[in-house]
Amino acid sequence: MKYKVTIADIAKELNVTPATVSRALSNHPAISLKTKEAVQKTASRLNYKKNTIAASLQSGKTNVIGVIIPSAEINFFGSVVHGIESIANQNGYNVLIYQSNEDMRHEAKGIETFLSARVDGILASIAKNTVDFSHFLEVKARNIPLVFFDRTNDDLGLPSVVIDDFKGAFLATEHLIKQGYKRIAHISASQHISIWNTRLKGYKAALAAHNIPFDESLIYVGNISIESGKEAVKYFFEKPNPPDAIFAVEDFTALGAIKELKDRNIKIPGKVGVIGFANEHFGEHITPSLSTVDQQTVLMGKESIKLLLELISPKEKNKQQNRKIILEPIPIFRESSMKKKKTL
Amino acid sequence: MKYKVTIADIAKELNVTPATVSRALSNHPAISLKTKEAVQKTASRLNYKKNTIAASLQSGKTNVIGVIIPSAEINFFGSVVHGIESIANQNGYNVLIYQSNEDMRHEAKGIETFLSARVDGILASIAKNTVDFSHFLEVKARNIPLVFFDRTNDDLGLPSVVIDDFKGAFLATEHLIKQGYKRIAHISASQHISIWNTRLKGYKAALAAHNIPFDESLIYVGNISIESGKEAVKYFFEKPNPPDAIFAVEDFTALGAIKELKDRNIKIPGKVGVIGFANEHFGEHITPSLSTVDQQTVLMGKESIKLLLELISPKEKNKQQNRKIILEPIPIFRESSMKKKKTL
DNA sequence: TTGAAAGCGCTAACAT
DNA sequence: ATGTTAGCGCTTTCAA
Repeated sequence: MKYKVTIADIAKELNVTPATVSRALSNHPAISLKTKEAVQKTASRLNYKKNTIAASLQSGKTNVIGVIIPSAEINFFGSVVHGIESIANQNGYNVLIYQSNEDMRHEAKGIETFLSARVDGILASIAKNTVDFSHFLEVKARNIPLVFFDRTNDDLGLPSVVIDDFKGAFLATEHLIKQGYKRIAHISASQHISIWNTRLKGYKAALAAHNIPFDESLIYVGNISIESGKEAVKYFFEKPNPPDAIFAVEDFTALGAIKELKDRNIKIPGKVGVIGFANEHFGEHITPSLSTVDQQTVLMGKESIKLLLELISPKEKNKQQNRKIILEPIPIFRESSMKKKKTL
Repeated sequence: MKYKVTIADIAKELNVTPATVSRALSNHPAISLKTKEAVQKTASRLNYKKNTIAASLQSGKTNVIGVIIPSAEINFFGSVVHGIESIANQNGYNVLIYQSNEDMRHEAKGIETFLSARVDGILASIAKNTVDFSHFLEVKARNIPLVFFDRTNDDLGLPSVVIDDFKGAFLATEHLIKQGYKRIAHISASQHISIWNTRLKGYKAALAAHNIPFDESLIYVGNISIESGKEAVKYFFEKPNPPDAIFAVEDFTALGAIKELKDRNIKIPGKVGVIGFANEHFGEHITPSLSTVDQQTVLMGKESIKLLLELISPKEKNKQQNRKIILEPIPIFRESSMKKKKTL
């Protein structure tokens, strides 16, 4: 078997030109059925595989989508990627994954790589400590379609797919209020990322809606980790007048809070109620099981890639460049926040 | 700003030829420092990004590694991918992900795509229902380096990276024995996948090593899910003489078993001990915390990609084509199997 | 030290 | 219905 088979090899075998072979393979209408069949047969006999590199160079299209995620180890992103992949593959696109490792420099490097690789479009979820967004702006300047998912920055004028974080946070906080908790703390995170900022707003709005004054001392700004959940609890409980409920900006933080509360023998949900955000898999299985807000991960992935594909080849006149798709958050109330008895 | 900047643009600006620019950018020794600096400056001023597509076509190297995983939603694979990515990026390689969705046809399609994309090498974990391996053999025939990880087929004469499943299962089972459990059941899974089969063998060997007769009725063949863990417990406990310990083939199955045992008010680990396999994240946080066997996922990813890179550009004469790297399983004994008091 | 020119494999506009 | 030709952007051999 020959090492690298090209259309020229097929052409030679059949005494036609490479152009004819190319057209036959892409089912060009002008090529006779007879030729097409002959080409097909020889192609598979010789084990020909189209060199997409060459095709890309020629066409300027790679059919590759670059995806930047903070970490493949976070369930949430695996799940979103799952959604992305399924739609991408259905549409003949491949998915190139790049992990930023929650680091701005890696993230910029990923963008750089994608630009060099001439991906047709980019999906990205911003690293938690990114403060300089120029790499994303460069993508925009080059007119490469880019869609953010989940972790976006709304100041960049770029499209995004998120869930309604405001509503999710509002519902989570309101749920705690309805359960009878009075002093509700919030563990937040970097305000550069829109979703965390928005969740803070949702929290405040829920308090306001129930005539509970906002108390700055009940806000702890962490960094999305088990550790910072623990730190937050230490912070809250080493001051007078600690909270009786905690709304954590995401599940890992909530988990850390729960661990620290347990270490201090503070009963959950009896003494302190806890609710997280993201519906990570572990939440269902820990004790007490974690109340949270589901983010519709797979759907989020699918909507992101759909929007991106739309931007790559606009079907209609939906060219509006910074559309924002907002999915419904799904509150999930489990044990960790159920002060009142469940009435089923 | 110009839409697509090429080396020709830089060349024109500086009144040199594209060849010179190309050499300057790749730090060719023959080019004068002055020219190099000028080229660098103009390149960044014009916002030039090398077109790796064109470079690949020319060089025949894409610097892309294709990775086939059964699903991005399984923690284990996310974690392995994490390891793969880190080393790949360090070495200037990008990672293309393809999900087989546990389906043989998708898997073959993924291979096809990778061959067309001219990836420099492939990493794969086999879908659980794959029975025809010709797509992998084609990769081999084309001399494209391919390394299996975790789910391998040893008959293909291809290199792989796995953990020592036999040993892991042996140690897990022996641990239960040493804790004083007498009737140890095993929840297995499809025997077509060699790792499940190997774990069953490890279980049997541990029993034999401790002179415990093997009892067919203590084997339940499930399908890797919480549900099948529950089913297994139902099966065992609705018969006379139920087991007093359970070694589950992986953690989700173990979790299901624990849930069902709890529902039946059977004390863990007092009455029944449970150990799983894989060290999924949730195991650490549930109650009781789950004993398990860690599979060194990140290391597995790293070893896989290292072996692959070695095959792509052999440094020494380690060209042995089907090396098998076997990692140590790491037993993790937590609460769910600790009948005896911990002596620390 | 730099230039000229060919070619990687494919596609597409323009012939015939 | 098929052939001719040029070119995508880069690298590299050979020349100067």
